Amino acid sequence: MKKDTSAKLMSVGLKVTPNRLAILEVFSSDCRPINAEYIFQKLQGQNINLVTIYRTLSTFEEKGILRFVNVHTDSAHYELAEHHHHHLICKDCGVIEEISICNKLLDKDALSQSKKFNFIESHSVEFFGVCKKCEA
Amino acid sequence: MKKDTSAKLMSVGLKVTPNRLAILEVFSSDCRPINAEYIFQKLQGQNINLVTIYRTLSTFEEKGILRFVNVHTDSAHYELAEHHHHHLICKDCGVIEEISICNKLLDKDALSQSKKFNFIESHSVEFFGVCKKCEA
DNA sequence: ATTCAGGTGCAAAACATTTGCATCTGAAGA
DNA sequence: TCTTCAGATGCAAATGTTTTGCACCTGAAT
Repeated sequence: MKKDTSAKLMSVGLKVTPNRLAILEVFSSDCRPINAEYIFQKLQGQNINLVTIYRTLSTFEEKGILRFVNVHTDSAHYELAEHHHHHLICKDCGVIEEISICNKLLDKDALSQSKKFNFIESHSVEFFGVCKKCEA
Repeated sequence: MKKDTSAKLMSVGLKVTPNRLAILEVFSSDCRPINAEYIFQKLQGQNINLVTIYRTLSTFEEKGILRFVNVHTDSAHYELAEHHHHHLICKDCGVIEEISICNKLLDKDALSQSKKFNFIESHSVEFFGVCKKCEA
């Protein structure tokens, strides 16, 4: 729904623009960690600049719409913050499998050991291995 | 002990060189995630090339001596694989606090949900927030 | 002492990401 | 509906990290 995405933007004080809606749409239709270049490819033909994508990703992350995901590669990957799950990543081919062991207790445990932090905003849990295909 | 580090290199089939020993020493004396540039600074005066550091980090990671750490910044950070702990990272100033909630059960949980992997080699658990200093 | 795969330095390239600046546009107010 | 302007965007260029090609060097096995 375009209404949902517009509302999401306005609720964090961002202007609703075609570029932003398009980028959010890519994230909605493709729910796995993606990078700027991928979005750029997907939006070829609708006249959007790669720089704008970088700026938008960064803005969205600040506003809590997107979450940075460590896929252990060259480029920065993001996914919708509302899709809170973790990833199993193949060191060989880079395939990503999503799992949902999200454990709120983790944050609590971590915080209880911390001396320098009062609260935790987010966490990132990624597993690395070699997938069955690459293993063969 | 230089013997330990030499042995570590040989055990994974790498030649023992002054550069590699020096790099390992930096990691031993400074046990937190560091990047190539930092090592380069530390080893100023002993005639080591930045390129060599990049190559060495990459080699060490492949061999399981180092582990890549997602500190959510520009450059790639690593730490000794044997130092297995996790990190609380400040989104503002980048300060890193180490914690030790390492939980082997995590791997088990993750694997039990996976269809594409037979085993997990390593995991990465990082927490993000704003530290007390930056909060003030 | 010889040999050679693997390690290193140097220069240059490749790549992801950021920045400066001019222009445009969403949306708030008249 | 029209005006206004902070914020959004495009373009070109810069920045910073990491990689690569190539010639030379060196550890360690024989």
